[in-house]
Amino acid sequence: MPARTRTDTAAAPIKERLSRERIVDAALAIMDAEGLDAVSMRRVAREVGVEAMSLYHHVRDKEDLLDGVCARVMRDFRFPPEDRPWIDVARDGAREWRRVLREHPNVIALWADRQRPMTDLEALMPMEFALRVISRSGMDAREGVQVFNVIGGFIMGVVMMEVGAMFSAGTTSTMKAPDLTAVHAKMPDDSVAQLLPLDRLPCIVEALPHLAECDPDEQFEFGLDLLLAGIEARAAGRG
Amino acid sequence: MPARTRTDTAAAPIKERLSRERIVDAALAIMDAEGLDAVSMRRVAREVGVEAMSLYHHVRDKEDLLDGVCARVMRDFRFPPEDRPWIDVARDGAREWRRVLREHPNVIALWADRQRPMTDLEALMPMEFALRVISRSGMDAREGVQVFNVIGGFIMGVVMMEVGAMFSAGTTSTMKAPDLTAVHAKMPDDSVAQLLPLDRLPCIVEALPHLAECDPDEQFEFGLDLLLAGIEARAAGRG
DNA sequence: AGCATAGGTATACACCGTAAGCCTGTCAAC
DNA sequence: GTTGACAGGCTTACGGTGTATACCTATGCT
Repeated sequence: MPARTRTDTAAAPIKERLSRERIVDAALAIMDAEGLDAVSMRRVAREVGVEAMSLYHHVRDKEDLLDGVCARVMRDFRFPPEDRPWIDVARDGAREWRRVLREHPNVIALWADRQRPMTDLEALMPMEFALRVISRSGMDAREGVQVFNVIGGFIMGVVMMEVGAMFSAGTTSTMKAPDLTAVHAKMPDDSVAQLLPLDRLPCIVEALPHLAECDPDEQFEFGLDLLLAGIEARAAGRG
Repeated sequence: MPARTRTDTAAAPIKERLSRERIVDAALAIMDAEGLDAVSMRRVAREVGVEAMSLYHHVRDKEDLLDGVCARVMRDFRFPPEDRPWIDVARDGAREWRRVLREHPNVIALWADRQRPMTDLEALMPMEFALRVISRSGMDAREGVQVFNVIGGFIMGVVMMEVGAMFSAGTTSTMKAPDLTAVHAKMPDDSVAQLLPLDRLPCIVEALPHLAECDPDEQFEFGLDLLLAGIEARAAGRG
């Protein structure tokens, strides 16, 4: 008889013990699959086969659960090898960060409306990595922070535009003129008065096909090149 | 007797007629003052002196109301004069966009989790403006869209970092080592096991003061300069 | 005068986060 | 063994949310 570890007195396919990790994983899965709104305590509980209140033995409250989700996402960051020129490491780090964000696009919305800093060690490691790489360029800590914020903001914003399509990419791209006007007929009474006059938006109309088709990878590399080239030039001036 | 326009038969300080505009304005005011979560139908209704269900005579649903808030924010955009070199117009346009976003910082979170394109004419005018300015650089529509996305993403992301402080700026800056460890003591049981070991985060520790103090304006201009310089160089190659 | 309708209200339902309390299985100390 | 603490499930309940449905009334047109 093996040394009994926990609950095997009933010797059945007992459902695995609940844990913070299982809960966070379930929440992340729901968020990735169905969006942020779908993540409710009851929904997560159902997913792990338990009642909602049981979760509170493992997370302080929903905030804490979402903190866990953020940290969990950061843990997906795969650190590029650092035994290379700093600029190459920086470029790969930026790409990796973008990869992680695109894999869990809703985490951006999560950050955006919770607006609170990370406090988990593992979640802070990618930031530590970034600051370390930047410091190798010869910049001092103050400049390094600026560069970190500029590049970090760039990545976040570009990914947000990629996945969010807030500026009429995506869905709008499939609109012909009549569809565009139809979309605006929200309230029945102004559907006549407020047609979207496409002749007042000539540049958007001209850009429409490209808004949909443009290659996000190419776009990202384009912007990243501009930033890194400028930063390297400035750093070279120092060193 | 002046021609009666509407309801003045009772000749009292009658509460002004409800309208979509009044509702949207109230919602925006609440969002700016108390955050996105505070914007509920009942709360907005109370603010305009009405019951919640009355709002539905003027907005289709909450989604529609939030669409209105987004459009309302875009209408704050003050178009810079365009009779100048395109790069100057672009720079001022970027600054103005940042100003609007900082004035209503929660709109970023709104975009981030609704992830749907704008369909309101007035809300699209700033985008039309941006594409028009960029086109003056001589780039074709395809490149113009890339530049728009890169600069737009940059602005959005940087402002998001400024207001969000998701990477331990702001609050973390005031933490000394003991405080940082205290923060992580979420669950009572792991407070001993998981102290945040600051010696594993040397670059963050070194950066801490600068994370708080760094001038966001300077930082923004720094990144914007890099992008615009690179873009101008590329555009000059074309033209 | 009569009547349609715009625009307010009241009620109700399903879902949300979570406080409070209960119940049971496990384990350490005696 | 027996006992007591307690970790970790469950149940119930409360006040919030968005909104469907129905109702009411004052306005304005015919």
